[in-house]
Amino acid sequence: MVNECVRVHILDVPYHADREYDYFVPEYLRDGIKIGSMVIVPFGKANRQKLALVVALSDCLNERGSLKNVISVMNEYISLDDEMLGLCEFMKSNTLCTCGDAVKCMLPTSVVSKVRELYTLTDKSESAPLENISQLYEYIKANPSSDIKKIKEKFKDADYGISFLLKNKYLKKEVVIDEKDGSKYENIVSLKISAEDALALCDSKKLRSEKHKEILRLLCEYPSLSDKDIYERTGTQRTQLNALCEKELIKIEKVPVMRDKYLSVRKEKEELKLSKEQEKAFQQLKSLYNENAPRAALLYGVTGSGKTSVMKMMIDEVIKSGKSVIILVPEISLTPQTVSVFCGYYGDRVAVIHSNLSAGERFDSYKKIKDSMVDIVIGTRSAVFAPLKNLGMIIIDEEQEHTYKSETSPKYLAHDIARYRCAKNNALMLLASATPSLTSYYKAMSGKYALVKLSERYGGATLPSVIITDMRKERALGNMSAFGTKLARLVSDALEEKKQSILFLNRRGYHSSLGCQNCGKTIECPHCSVALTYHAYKKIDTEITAENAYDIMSKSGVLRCHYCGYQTRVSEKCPSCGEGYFDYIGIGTQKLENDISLLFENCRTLRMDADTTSTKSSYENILGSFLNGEADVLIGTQMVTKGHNFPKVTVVGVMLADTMLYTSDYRASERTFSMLTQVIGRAGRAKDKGIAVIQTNSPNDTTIQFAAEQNYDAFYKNEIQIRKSYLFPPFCDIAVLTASSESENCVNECVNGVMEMIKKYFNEDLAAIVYGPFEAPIYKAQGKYRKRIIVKCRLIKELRDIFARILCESAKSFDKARLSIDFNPSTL
DNA sequence: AGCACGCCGACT
DNA sequence: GTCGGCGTGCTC
Repeated sequence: MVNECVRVHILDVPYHADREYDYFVPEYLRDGIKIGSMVIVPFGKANRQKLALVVALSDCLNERGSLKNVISVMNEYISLDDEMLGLCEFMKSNTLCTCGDAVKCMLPTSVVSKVRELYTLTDKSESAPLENISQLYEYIKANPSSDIKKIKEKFKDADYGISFLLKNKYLKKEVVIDEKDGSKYENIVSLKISAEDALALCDSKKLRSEKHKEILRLLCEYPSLSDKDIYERTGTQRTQLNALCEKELIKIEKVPVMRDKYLSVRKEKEELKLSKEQEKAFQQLKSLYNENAPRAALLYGVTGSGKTSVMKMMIDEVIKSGKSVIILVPEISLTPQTVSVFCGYYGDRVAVIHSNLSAGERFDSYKKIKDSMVDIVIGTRSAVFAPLKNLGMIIIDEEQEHTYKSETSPKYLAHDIARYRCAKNNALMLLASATPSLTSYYKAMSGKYALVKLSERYGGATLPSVIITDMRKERALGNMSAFGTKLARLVSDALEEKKQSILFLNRRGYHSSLGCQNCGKTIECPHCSVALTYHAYKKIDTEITAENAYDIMSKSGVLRCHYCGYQTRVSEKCPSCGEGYFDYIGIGTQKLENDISLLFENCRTLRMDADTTSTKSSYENILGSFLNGEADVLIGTQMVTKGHNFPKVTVVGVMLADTMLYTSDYRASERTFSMLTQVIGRAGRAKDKGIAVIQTNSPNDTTIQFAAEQNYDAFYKNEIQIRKSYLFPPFCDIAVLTASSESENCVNECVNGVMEMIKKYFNEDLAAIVYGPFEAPIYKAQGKYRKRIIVKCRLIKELRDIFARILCESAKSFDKARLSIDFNPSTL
């Protein structure tokens, strides 16, 4: 007899308990079980019911007595095929995750908790088929669509009965995903009165509740927020909002969260005209694809060279050959144009996957993909797991973006998953970028990837001219403002000519920190070792002097922690020495916006950063109104740099290019170059020639100079040399082992213990260089201390196994600290 | 992660 | 002589 026993991985167990377990399969379940099925099994002394994945079937009569029974088998939809099963194994060794973590990537949402099994009788028979289950039969007859949980509450031994009825087709099973908390609606709160009135009300004595005042102030800063946002930021509850609503000070609107919004912009398919260079690139990729073997290519095209058109042609080609495509983008909300281009083009054969989908929507698209209703999936990192059959190509757009590396377990890199899937499917992995990651370009140069280049701008557009301003000189000449002379002039000129400008500043808030004039300490978050950022909720038009600083700043804003959300008021004197007043240090996007309105008359500004884009549609709203010419200057962080065409923008300013350059990360230069290239590319996308200004304190830095010349090849040659001589990726791998705990002692014990293990297990042949242990760059975050050990090495199988062992042993030995291991993390 | 087993001190 | 503290180790 076969299939008597199954070998499973229990999902939802800690790493050191994630191994294979054998279970006995009762005869009535044997038909439905196969490799890749999900089953429910009893586990542990308490026999808690756990979901498990079947990885092998076997015959093990001899062990029968000691095995527990499988309880039930999940619906066919919730099962993995061979490719996904293999991918689980791959991820387990590639990222040191549990089998359960890997499975969660492949199945829609928390299938584990939200799946409900409902049972209804078929019309096969009038009366109960067996004496001993007649009560169960009558119960289900009286209650169609019965929940399995309720049935089990009523009937102790329901499993056997249900299986019997199912097998003999008296009963049908239905699997649904609970929609109750899959938020389809959102409560959007906004002011019903003007911001001025609201602030006046806060300062007057009419409104006494501090909580109410806080909500109003928050709403002055952010015109519309979701109720959840408000609760989170102010620590208030529904009652406070209701009270304000009754006073007619605010309004709450129930807004549906948009489904399928990208499908609304459907476009007619137009014939693409490719330039000679594009045509050549397309032919190269096409012949690579037609080799019908695992292939990888890097499409490297300068900004504006029309990579998208080549990608579209390739997608057409793959679809024509009867295969399917996955397109990955860094972040859906940052790339609405890319997404809508493909959605509009291929209509309802496309599924969009991203993190804002509700549980129900996710399950819907999962089903659609599994049933081969779609042949193109476009989405963020997690879309690389889309269960498309017959995969022909996976595209990773803007492949250098760090969002392709997952920061939570499983800490996978989308490229690695794509590579695995392409290998299994004889498919093409296509990476695309204007500034490829050093690692990918190195692989292209060394022949691992085919390199396909686009070096001309499409339609003869020219690159903007770039000016570097030395801010040290400006300051020496007495200019203390954030604007160098040239940038101020250019923005002012653009204003007069009714053109638009974009200003990029990689720091949100108003002031980045408060420093004591007496003892020099900055105010830090009590839970994290970072400086608190000053956020204003109204315009500050008085000049700040030592005398009036406290008075004005305490009334106009609060201090916030960007890591844990902690919020507090500005105190008059330094809490640490009790003496000094504060210096307000560093300029953020808020202050920049504030200053512009003082500097340029009648200048309309829009600000785009994490604070103004907290609600779902706010991002598109800001971009939309800027595109419509409702503002002259767009100020923002990273997000203003992403793929958008603003025809009227002629001036782009990088307020301070150094902030990204001087971090401890070895990729600082790479990031800065990529960032600067993208910002510069925003200027002069139409007829008018654009000008970009890079303000910096280090004008002679090679990265900044190469970026100004828009010379990726020179940058690459320089940077790869540095990586080689200092031994950094792609010339080695980096493993970061981080211990964290609320107790400093436990963290120390853990890292020291791990160091011992490393000494014990590592041998000469591994050629590993171990650094540390030392404190993480942000030693304390959200109340936890973090220490780490960094290992430069080659991640061969043997070494991965050693790391896996260390992870297991440390979980057992140091239960009060948590160790996590990240291979080649996206940030150090 | 849970949960039981077991070895030790405090208390009826 | 018994109750309950949590350190240790296992989960098919």
